[in-house]
Amino acid sequence: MTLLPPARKPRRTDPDRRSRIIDACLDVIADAGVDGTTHRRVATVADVSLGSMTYHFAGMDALLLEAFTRFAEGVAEQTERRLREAGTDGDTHAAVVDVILRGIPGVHRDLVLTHELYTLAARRPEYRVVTQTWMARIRAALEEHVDPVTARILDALIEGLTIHRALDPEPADDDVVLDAVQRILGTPDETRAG
Amino acid sequence: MTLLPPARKPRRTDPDRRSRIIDACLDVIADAGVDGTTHRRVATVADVSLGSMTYHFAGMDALLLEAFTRFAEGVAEQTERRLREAGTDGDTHAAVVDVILRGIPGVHRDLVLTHELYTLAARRPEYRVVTQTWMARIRAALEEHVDPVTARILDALIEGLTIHRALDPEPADDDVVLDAVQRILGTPDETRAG
Amino acid sequence: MTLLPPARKPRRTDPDRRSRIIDACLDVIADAGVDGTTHRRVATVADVSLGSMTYHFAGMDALLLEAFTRFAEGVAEQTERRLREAGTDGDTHAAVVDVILRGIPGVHRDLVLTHELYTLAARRPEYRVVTQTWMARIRAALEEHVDPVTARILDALIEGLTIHRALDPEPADDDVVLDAVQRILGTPDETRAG
Amino acid sequence: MTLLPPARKPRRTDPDRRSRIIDACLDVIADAGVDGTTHRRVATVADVSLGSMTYHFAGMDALLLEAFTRFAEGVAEQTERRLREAGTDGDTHAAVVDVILRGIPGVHRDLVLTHELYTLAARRPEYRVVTQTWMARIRAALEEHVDPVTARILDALIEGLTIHRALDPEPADDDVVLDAVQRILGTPDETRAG
DNA sequence: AATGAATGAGACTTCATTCAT
DNA sequence: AATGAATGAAGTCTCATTCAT
Repeated sequence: MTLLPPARKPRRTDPDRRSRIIDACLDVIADAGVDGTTHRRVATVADVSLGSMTYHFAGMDALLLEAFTRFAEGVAEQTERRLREAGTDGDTHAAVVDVILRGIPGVHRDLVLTHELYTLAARRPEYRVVTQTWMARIRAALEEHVDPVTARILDALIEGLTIHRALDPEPADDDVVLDAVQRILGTPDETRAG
Repeated sequence: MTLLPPARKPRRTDPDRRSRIIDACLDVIADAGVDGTTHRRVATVADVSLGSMTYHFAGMDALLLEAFTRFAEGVAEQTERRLREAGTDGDTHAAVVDVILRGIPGVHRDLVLTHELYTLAARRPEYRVVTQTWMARIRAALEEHVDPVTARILDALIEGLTIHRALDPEPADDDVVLDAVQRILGTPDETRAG
Repeated sequence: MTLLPPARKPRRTDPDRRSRIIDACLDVIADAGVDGTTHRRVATVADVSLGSMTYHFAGMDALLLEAFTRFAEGVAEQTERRLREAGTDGDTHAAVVDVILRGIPGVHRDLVLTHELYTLAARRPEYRVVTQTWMARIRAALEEHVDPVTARILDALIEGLTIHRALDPEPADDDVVLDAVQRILGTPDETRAG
Repeated sequence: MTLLPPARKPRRTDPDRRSRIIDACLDVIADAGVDGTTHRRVATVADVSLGSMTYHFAGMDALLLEAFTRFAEGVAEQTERRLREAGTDGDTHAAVVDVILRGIPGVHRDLVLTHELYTLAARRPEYRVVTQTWMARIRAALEEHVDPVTARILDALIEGLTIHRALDPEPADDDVVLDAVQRILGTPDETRAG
């Protein structure tokens, strides 16, 4: 009877190998960009053999697509939750402001991933499915509070402010964000329910 | 004795070779993405020898930086011009709407280039000076019509609507854009001059 | 559909590929100098694909270091053996003379390799550990016959005579070598045991 | 009448351009090795245009040969002078010891250049002319003090000790050097004049 | 199911050299 | 006599992918 552990190498049973690769892939993208994302690097981060990469995924593209899908779903869920929670008391203003101020790219990682995804989507339809689904979910969440046109406008505002706050060396004050939301929603009591 | 191929003679006089390379680089980025942009491809498009690439530019990074700088300057100029012209009659609404509707990524090429630039800027400070300069110019142009806070909000709205119109399979109607601008600027007669 | 060339199949089983590359590297250095030693050339001589080079070695430097280490070890072993064998009967004179006369660069290849190594060592500390280990072994072997100071002097003499015999169009007679050794060791019967 | 100097660029008259290139070449070799010595680098160090390089020298080889010739001549002269001066009082011991201890590669630059030259000479006859001339001059200088056989042995000793002192992390004491010289020359009063 | 050695394509870059000016 | 833009060859290295084990 051997007392040593199997030395960690062979790892016969490893059910979430595939899932771990996807997570590792997102980490690598955040670190090195889509274009610095290679099989080798992802395999290393996932602690998986090189051969596993092409065993589990048809190619880098397939992997990237799954990775970005997971990413977008995560962000969408989080946004939905915030809008739902902050909005239960009917305070749509606060909910939207919260999404913008503490939203997506508070974390640098998410900012980078978002842009990498947009860049891919701008060029390739496969990835546009991901962004469109994402957008649709956000809009649907907004439409539980406001009418469709307002939702569209708010959505665009969130997008623009988020990007600019991230790239801007002197990001907009919280006041500016609040002001913007008010101009679009009207004063709080005027808010229309979806 | 080796027989050399006819070998298109080196062009000794070619004053704007450097500039042509930059333009070619933008074309290649638009076509193949920053990450598909290789010396070889750019050289081919610019009709220049491979060796010329690193003769004129220290490396791909230096070239990309110059290319994106040129791109951003072009777009900024064009936006400034539109805002100035459309706004001479005091009609800020129309000017802004025009910028959004017929603006930057009316051309697909510009949409792609913009995202490629943002992605680079999200990760690397060198490129952030390009986006920051660009943003500053747009804002300054807007501030000739409206106050700084409004300029910021409008700028964000332009950004967001532009992106969404490009990624959206059913882009927002022109009406939505007009509506959005009105909410932010107030009804036309309330517009404050810069 | 592209027609691929017959493409000599990848050899899956080739256990001493790495070792073969190192040997090939030494051959190439001897032929073409460190500075003519390229991945391509070594790969060809080792009958290995170009990609194998950087798969097995982090870079040319890593390969060179291993190659020179192997070379120095080989030469040191051979010198040790000669000193040991020739010296079993207490005849240190004969042993040392033998090392010089039939020593290292009897083979031209070894002379060249030695100089290439020294040149590298003169400039770069990584390679100096190779020469230092080598020197230490020779000295230790000599110290089994003579005291440390004499060992040092003999070692220097061996070095100098070896180099000069190699570069000199009229190399020193065997007599001169014998004479030199005698001056340093004293007449045979005076030899001190280590 | 312009007060500004001609801006240092055109340099119409520059008589020792050629010589400056040779000196620069030696500096570059010392810095970067023969194999890091390129036209561009030498031109930069010599403050000379790239085109000048191939104008004045048929190729890198021709330049290297001239450079090493100049180097070897300089070192030989210096050694001759030391032997002559230190030896005027008949003290050959002191002269030789001085050459070894404060000799050639006291300066690191010279050590590196020497090895680069030896490496070239080991492989290529053109360069062997340079080393042979150098060796011949040293030997001739020694033969003004001692007989030819002793000169040969001393020469080898100088070579070996010099190299080992340079590559050795614990170089031989001055005492060891003195001891070695005495063993070869005999005690001072036994010294034979050439 | 999993591995990792092996491969060829292709990326970036540096270089010696040429030659119109 | 001197210049420097231009070039193609060649070097190092990285990569996605294959496939015997």
